[in-house]
Amino acid sequence: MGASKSDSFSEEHNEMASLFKALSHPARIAIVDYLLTVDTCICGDIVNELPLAQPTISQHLKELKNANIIKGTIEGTAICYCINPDTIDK
Amino acid sequence: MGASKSDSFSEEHNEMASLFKALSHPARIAIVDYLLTVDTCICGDIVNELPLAQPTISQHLKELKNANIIKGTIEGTAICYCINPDTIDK
DNA sequence: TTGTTTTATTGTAATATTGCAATATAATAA
DNA sequence: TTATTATATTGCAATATTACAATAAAACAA
Repeated sequence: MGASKSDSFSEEHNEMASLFKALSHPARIAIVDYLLTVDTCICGDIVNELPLAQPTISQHLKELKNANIIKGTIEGTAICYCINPDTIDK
Repeated sequence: MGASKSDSFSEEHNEMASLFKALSHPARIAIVDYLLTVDTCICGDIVNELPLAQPTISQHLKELKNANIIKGTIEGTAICYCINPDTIDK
């Protein structure tokens, strides 16, 4: 199949799995690690930091945002990303 | 592509991502949760506990074993699974 | 307005994951 | 030996993920 039978599992187990899934890619770990060291930065900084194209970084940032692991606030033309401390306490 | 560019990331980031990936499926979370409550059990118990077929459970157990999250010791015809405490400290 | 900069979205190809039926293997029992 | 029991492996279909080129959108500057 490929789709996981998430209906068959508890809400709690599904949520935990989702959180872990968001952190299950080295690029996303690297982004979180970077954000923890610089505290806050714009998307372009991450693109320069990692060996991936801009659309790919944007995609990974979206997944981290969906998992509430990071937050992004619009800052003029740029977007300022930072860790969401609520979710980091896991 | 589909393959992640793991060569491009640090060993540490790759290892963290692998550990999280092993826990990124609700069935595997449920297995770990179950093992934490019963302490130890045979594979068949897990098959009865979860709504998945035996080959599917076996596959998930293999991934958890590869990630060193659980250990299995042969016990006659059955295999006795338990949590690997070394890896649970993450 | 037209450009420039920054980030997001779309479309697509390559690869990975999930789930299970069928089958295989391993250990023991009769 | 032939069964039985417990687990693993294989093969495959359905779906998901990853990566990026091309393009769009959004905010501002000139």
